[in-house]
Amino acid sequence: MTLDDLAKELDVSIATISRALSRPEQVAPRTRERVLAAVHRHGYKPFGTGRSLRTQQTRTIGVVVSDIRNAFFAAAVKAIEDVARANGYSVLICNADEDRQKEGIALQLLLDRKVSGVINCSTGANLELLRMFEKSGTVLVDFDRESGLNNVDTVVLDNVLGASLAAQHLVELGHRAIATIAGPKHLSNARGRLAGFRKTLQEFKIATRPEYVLFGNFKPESGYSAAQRLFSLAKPPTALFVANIEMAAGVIQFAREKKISIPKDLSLVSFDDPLWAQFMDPPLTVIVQPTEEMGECAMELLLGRLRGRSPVQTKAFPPRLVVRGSTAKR
Amino acid sequence: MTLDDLAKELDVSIATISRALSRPEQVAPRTRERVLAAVHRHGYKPFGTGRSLRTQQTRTIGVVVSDIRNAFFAAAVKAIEDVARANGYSVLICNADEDRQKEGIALQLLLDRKVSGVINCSTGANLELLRMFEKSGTVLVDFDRESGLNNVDTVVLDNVLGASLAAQHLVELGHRAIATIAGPKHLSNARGRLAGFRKTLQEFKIATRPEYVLFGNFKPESGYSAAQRLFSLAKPPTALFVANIEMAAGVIQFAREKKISIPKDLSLVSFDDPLWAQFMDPPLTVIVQPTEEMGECAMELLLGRLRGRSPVQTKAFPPRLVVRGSTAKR
DNA sequence: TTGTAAGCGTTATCAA
DNA sequence: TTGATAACGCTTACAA
Repeated sequence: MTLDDLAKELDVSIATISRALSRPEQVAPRTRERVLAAVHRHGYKPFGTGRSLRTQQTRTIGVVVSDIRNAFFAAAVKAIEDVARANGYSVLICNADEDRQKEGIALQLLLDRKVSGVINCSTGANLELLRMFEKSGTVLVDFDRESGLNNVDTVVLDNVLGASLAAQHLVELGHRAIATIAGPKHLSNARGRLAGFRKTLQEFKIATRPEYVLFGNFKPESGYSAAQRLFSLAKPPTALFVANIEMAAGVIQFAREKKISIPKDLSLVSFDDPLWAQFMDPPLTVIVQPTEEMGECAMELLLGRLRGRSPVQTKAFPPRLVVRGSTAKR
Repeated sequence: MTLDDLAKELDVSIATISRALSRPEQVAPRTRERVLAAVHRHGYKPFGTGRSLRTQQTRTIGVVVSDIRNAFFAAAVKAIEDVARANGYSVLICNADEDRQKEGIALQLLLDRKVSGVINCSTGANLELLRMFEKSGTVLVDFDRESGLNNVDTVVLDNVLGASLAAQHLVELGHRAIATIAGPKHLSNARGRLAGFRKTLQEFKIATRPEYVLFGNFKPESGYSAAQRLFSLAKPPTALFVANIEMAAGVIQFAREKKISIPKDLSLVSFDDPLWAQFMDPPLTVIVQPTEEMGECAMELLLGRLRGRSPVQTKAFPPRLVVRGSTAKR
C-alpha cells in the first residue's frame, strides 16, 4: 500500500494524503477525516525507504559496541534503544568485538546507510572514518571511550576516580603489594583506570613495581594469563585491581585451579557490576558504573544535537565502590 | 558523493558507473578501470537509501529479541550479526523486554522499514502483525520461541529434552520432593520445559504436586518470589528446576537471605550457561544451549530463504546437562 | 484548500 | 559498449 494506491482509492492527490499525515491543519477537516479514516482502515504507514531518500535522513542511529556479550554494553544498548524508540528512531547495532578492523567495517556500513547519528565505543582507531561522519553532517557521540575527535559529545565514566576508589580501598585494607591488570593501552577508559590506579598508589607513597602492571584485552582469557604471570613472580601480589569484570572472571578461574583463595590469599576488586557479581564465590567487590544512565545520556545528547543544539558536551559519570567479599584485610 | 557527481567528473553516464560496479563484465575494460579508479579514489559507495528505494529491499534484517541484557540473547545477537555482516546485511535490533506490546511496536517499526527479514523471539502474541510480514514477502524466522505461525523457519532448543535431563538428574540424586519454576505459559519454550519436567517425573512415578509448580516471567524478581512461596510451604521441596538462569539468580538471592544452603538444603538446576555460572557460589548445575550455533543457524536459514529456498525448516538443537556444585545427593 | 511536479540516488530497460 | 530515461515512494515548493 503506497500513497498512490490510497490516492486512487480516495480520488485525491498523493500530496493531500501526505499532508493530512504530516501537517493535518493544512487540509480541510472533511478531507482530512476521509483520508485519516482510509489510512487507518488500511493500516497505511509511509515507507521508510521513500521518506529517507526524500528527506535525506533515516531516523536510524548506529551503535558500534565493543562487545555485545559484555553485560555493560548490553545494558547500555538497552537504554539507548529505549530512548531512541521513544523518539521515533531505530537502532542499528554493530558489534566490533574489541577489534579495530571490525569497527572500521561497521563504520563504513553506517556511513553507507546514511544513519542520522552514531554512538561509538571507539577502539581509538579509524579516525579518518569518523571524520567522514562529521563531514557528512552525521552526529557522533563517543561512548565509554574517547575516539580522540574534538568536536563530539562524549559520555564516559570518571575512570580515574573509579580506579582511585578501588586502589584506595585496597590500601586501606592494609595491602602494599598491589597489582593491576589494565585494559588495552589504546583505549581511553583503560588508560584512565591505569592512571587512577597509579596516582592513588603514589599518593599513598607505595611504589608501583613494573611487574605488577599487566595489560589484557578486556576478555576473560587475558585475565587468566595475566594472573598466571602474576603468580609466577617471586613475590606475588596480595591484592589486585582488574580493569573489567570479564578479565576478573579469568583471574577467578585461575585462582580456582591453583587453589589460591580469594580473598584470603588475594584481594580482588574489579570494574562493572552485572547481576551475577553478587552471587559469585566470593561475592565480588566492584566499581559500579551507572550504565543505564550513561546509555540514556548518550542517546539524549545525540537527540539534542540532531535538534540543533550546538555546544559540545562531555559527561563524566561518577562510579561507586561496592564492597563485598572478594577483598579483605591483609 | 553521488553517481551524478562521479559521472560529471568522468564524463560518462551514471548508468555506466552503476554497471561498472554491479556488472563489471558489461563495460569496456578501459572505461571500467577509469571508473573503478575514480570510485576508489573518492571512496565512493552507493547510498543505501537510493538503492533500497529502487530495489525494494533494504539488506537489513530485524531482530526482535526478548531481553538483550540476558546473556543468552546477547550471545545469539552476536552470532546473528556476524553471519549477517559476512553476507552484506545489517541488523536492526529491537528489544521487546518480554513484553507483548513492545514486541508489537517493534514489529510495526520493522514493517515500516521494509526490512528484508525478521528473526523473532516471539511472545506468542502479535500474530496478525507477523502475518503482514508474510504477505509483504518478508522472510520470517522464529527463534527460541514459536510464534504459532505455520510457514516459518524455526530455530529452537529441544526444551522437552533439556527439562528431562534436568529432572532426571535430580531424581537420580535421590530427590522426590522436586519443584519447578516455569516460564510464562504463553511462551512455547517455557511450555516445553514444563512438559519435559512433568513427563520425566511421571516416568519415574513421582507425583507432581500442584504447589510445586510455579510460574515466573524469566526475570530474577519472579524467581525470588517463587522461592519465597515454595519455602513457605509446609513441606518445601528438596530440589528445584528453574526454567532459566535469571530466575535462578532470584532463587539464589532468596536462599542467601534465608540461609538456605545450596545444595545442602536445596538442589538447583537451571537453564543457560553464561560465563559466570561456573564461578557462582556454588557453581551452578545447568542445562546448556548451543547459543551461538543457534544464532548462526537462524541467520543462515533466513539467508537461505532470501535466496529462494522454499521448504520450511525447523531445527531443534540438543541441550546438554553440565553438573556442577548446585545439585547434590538427597 | 488542493493538485502538479520536481527531486532525493539508485538500478534497469531500452535505444542508439 | 554506452547513454537517456523511467521508475521506486515520499515530501514539499509552487501554482491553481
